[in-house]
Amino acid sequence: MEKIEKFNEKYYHILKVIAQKMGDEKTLRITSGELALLTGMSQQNASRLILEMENEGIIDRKISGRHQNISITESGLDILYGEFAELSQILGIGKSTSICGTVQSGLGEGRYYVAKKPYLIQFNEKLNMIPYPGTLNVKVDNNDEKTLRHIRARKGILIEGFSSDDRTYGAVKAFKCNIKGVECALIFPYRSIYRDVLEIISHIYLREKLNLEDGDSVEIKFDI
Amino acid sequence: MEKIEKFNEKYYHILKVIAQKMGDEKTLRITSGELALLTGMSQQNASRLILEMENEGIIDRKISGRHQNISITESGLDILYGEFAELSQILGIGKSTSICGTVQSGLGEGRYYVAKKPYLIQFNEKLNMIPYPGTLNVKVDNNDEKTLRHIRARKGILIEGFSSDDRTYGAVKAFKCNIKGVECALIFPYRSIYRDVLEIISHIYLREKLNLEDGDSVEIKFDI
DNA sequence: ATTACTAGCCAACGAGTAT
DNA sequence: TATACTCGTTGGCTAGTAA
Repeated sequence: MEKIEKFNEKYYHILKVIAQKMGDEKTLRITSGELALLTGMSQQNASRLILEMENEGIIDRKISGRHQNISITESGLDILYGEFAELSQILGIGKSTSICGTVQSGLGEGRYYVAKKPYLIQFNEKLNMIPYPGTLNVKVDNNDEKTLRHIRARKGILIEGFSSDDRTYGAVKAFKCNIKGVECALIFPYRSIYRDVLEIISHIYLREKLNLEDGDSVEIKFDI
Repeated sequence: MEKIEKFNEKYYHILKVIAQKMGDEKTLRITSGELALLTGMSQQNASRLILEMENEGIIDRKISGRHQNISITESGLDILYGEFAELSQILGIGKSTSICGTVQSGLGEGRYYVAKKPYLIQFNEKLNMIPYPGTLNVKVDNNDEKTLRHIRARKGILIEGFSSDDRTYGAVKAFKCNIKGVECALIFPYRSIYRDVLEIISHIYLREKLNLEDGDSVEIKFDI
């Protein structure tokens, strides 16, 4: 059932050019002819690729009159950050990095999920950690959003999902990390869109051990 | 005359897989069938691409009996590091980094080249620096070779080449950097193979200012 | 077993053009 | 001006098979 992520070669090049041209803006007003020039293809082909990418959910378009405003969707960003992460791994660059953020209160959901037995067994086996039943929620600083996207795009450690009587629990992606020297792990739902709030687990109660309160700044260090 | 570097889409995917499978080894013994499985293409196509990449100088092959040992050439590495650098720039990741190395004596060539007027004019305009006539040579630590390849692959600041009566002087690629807070610039011949000795220029005589002698360790910091 | 030649096919392309 | 449809062509693919 798990579909193998195929590197979307067809759209990769033009997507890269769009991202480059966008710079720090969120949308880009560009004609298919300009894109054709930038990519070295024909206007017709650029137009066709744009249509296809829109259908595939890689980009969004707002057409106003004869012009189009293009933005890149989360799915499109995943392609770019995924490729970057893959190259980082292959070339062995940027193995250690860190993300800064602010402690905040979660909704208490973390505690519920983390405590499920099938997850616990895997946390123990794959992370060598029996987590304290609860997660530390950290809102990522805006400056480190890009770093988070980079980490998210990496393979990480797969914690498999499972089904209980009533419902299914999705797969989780984990990354070992540390806060002020305390070993912990960042966990994401395996399939999810980008969120700027991290959930951190550890074998101990991080808030107490590190004396953390809502609003405190923390630096989460990764060695991947 | 300057050929536009075309992103070699055709070979990129299989090259990535080869690099991944190689890991830290220098060569890889692999059959076209295995490569086909890893890339999701037919054995015949993998074989054909390998032949083409060999002809293009992207990989080297040693055929022993029925087996082949593949290695990636400098030109092949340029494709991978180039792609990584491009994505880094587009996504705005890894803007600051550093390279460590050891000071060593150059051959005195640097002094000769750097002092040429057309270079000096551009150093002043583009780097805002009238360099001391000579270069600091730094042998890069093995650990930082990958970081150097990454920087090399970036666009940098182009110092154009020129012709004098007797010969031509090639284009130079420069990167602003600093050593212990002193502004300087790393310069490469624009077209050259990988070398692990850096040439650094600065407006002052770095050896004296920083009290450097052969064998001393230095950290060169980049903000790109 | 392996590499790699040949033939045939089709997805993706450029050109022309409608809108 | 633009975007994007249709059509003819072809580069790059798979399959079969020789070496």
